Amino acid sequence: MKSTLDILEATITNVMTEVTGQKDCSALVRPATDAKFGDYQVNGVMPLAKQLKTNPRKLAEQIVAKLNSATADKLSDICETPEIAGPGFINLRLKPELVAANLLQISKDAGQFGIEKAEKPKTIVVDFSGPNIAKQMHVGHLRSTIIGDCICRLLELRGHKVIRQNHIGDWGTQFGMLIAYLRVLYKDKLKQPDSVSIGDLEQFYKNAKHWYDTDPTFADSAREEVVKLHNNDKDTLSVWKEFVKESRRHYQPIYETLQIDLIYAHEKGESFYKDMLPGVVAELKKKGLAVESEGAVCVFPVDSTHSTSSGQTSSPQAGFKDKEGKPLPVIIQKSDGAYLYATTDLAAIRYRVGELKADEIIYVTDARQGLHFEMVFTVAKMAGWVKPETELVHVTFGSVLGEDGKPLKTRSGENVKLKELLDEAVERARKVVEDKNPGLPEDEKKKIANAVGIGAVKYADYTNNRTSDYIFSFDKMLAMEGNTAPYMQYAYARVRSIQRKGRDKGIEVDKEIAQSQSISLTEPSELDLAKHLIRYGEAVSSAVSDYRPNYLTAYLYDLAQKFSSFYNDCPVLDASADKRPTRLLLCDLTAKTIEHGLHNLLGIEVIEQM
RNA sequence: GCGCCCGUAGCUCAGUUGGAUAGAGCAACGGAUUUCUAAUCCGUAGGUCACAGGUUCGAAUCCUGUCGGGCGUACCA
Repeated sequence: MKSTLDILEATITNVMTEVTGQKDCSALVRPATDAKFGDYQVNGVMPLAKQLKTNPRKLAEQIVAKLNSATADKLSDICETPEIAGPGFINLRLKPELVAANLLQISKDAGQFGIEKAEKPKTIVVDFSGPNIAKQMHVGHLRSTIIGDCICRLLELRGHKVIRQNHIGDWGTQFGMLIAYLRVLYKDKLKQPDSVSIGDLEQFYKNAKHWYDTDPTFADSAREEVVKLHNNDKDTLSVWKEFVKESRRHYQPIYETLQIDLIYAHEKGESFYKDMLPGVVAELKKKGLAVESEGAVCVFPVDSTHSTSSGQTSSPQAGFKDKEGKPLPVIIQKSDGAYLYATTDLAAIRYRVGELKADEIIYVTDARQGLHFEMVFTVAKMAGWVKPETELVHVTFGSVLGEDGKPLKTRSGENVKLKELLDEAVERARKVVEDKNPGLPEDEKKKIANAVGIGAVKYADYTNNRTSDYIFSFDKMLAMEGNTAPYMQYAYARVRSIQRKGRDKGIEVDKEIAQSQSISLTEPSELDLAKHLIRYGEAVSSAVSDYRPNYLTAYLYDLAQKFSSFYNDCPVLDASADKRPTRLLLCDLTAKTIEHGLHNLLGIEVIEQM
């Protein structure tokens, strides 16, 4: 089912082309900026008039005349007579009958809410989360993990084939440090690696890192260990395996807590590509792209986007520069022979395009890796490892900041552990539940606290524009007022409560909804809610097309607010017989939409009772 | 130095290829409760969209410059 917005866009664009003969024009239909302008506004007439050097209002009149004529009969099924306003806007108001019909249609479109599937489903690899082995997940992993998960769910809803990839950091220099450290100080641990806990690993790693940074001799031995690991040294490898296992025991439960759809099968960490690395280097050398520089094997990418735009002849070194203005390389093999993350990322691109048949690869990592990916993407293109139509997308996000506006850290300056952060959220939510609803049974309280606490953390993140940094505040995210998880969950609980009460009173809620053939939207808040309900697909579209979950949360918050207004204005169970089925339907669809958005797309629990 | 991102109400943030009078929430103030859960709703007030130019019918949005902040910038990821 096409969204109303898409139909309007197509219909009006066609008419604009008919009227002017311009092929590349666009109606630019957008939601109205103010309810008094109707439901949608056409913004595309003014730019078109400019292009044709004609009066925009006059052009709008011609277009509206055509829209009102018999040939454009589709539009009169959807909207009231279009109105011209301001410098050349065309305002559109949906007919209540259209709203009613859509509402019925959506309520029968189980699970899909009238959301259209992609015309050409693609195979899309989404690379997200990527925790480091031997370190606990910290707040820095939160955004990649949950934003990546949401992007996957959105794409799946649109009918794409999504391949989730957890590119865990299990093969880097840090292992060299760790093992070199244990070799000197904790030989016994190396003999019994399965006895080492994640906490131990982290402490060892921290000590090793400090040592590495301050003692060149130790740094050398660490690098030797990396080489041994990379050469598949048996003993080193078996120790490594146990450490990876222990780390997995740590992060898998966190995924479950966060309702992230990542399992062992999605895990293709750095080590997965280890045997492909020599081939990557060899092929880049063979193609003449990789050269030796200062002892390392390097590719100097030529940034095509920078060199072709201005029309000037590009210098051979156009693109990436270092501090001194010299060409900046992608180092694919260090002077000691070890490989780097750029090498692994290149191998991964090859694998994803070649083996997984990816049409698009999405990387969900923080913005600081922007240059890295820009360069790696350029090298992959130079090497011909991606097709021209293959899309490589770096979906970036900002940092999580503390109340002081600086990156969130503990008092002692360490990264905040994700587990501890989530535990605290649940604990605080628990206090709120205790405060608001002390009479609930224990297990119910526990369930609610969990849903609210975890939901609050996720929702707060989703609701911020992913590209900007945001300030993490338990108080704000757990507030019942405003655009928060508890507010959304409460709105849901209230709808469900109506339905429960109805059944208690002997009203056959489901039957009444199923049998309602016609809908009467008479109250303003009914119509307002109904109009919003039929626009869920638009919200999903805008969220998925720009990979921005905050468009979805904004929609859901609007929905909850509109429902609350409706709830205040319109009795449901005590409504007259001609109104009740419509109102029950509005409630039902509100509940289902909130549940779908919150639970299915954002992975946040809804609660029947709060 | 160069590159990328950012600067919007007292605070936290939205703002969809440039569109109408820049929007929410919190905090403040004023109303609504014999309740289908008030963890709610309705209203009032609050702005030189960092600053200065430019592009045009129209700029928070695009361009140039300035100031302020963050991040990145050859063997970490």
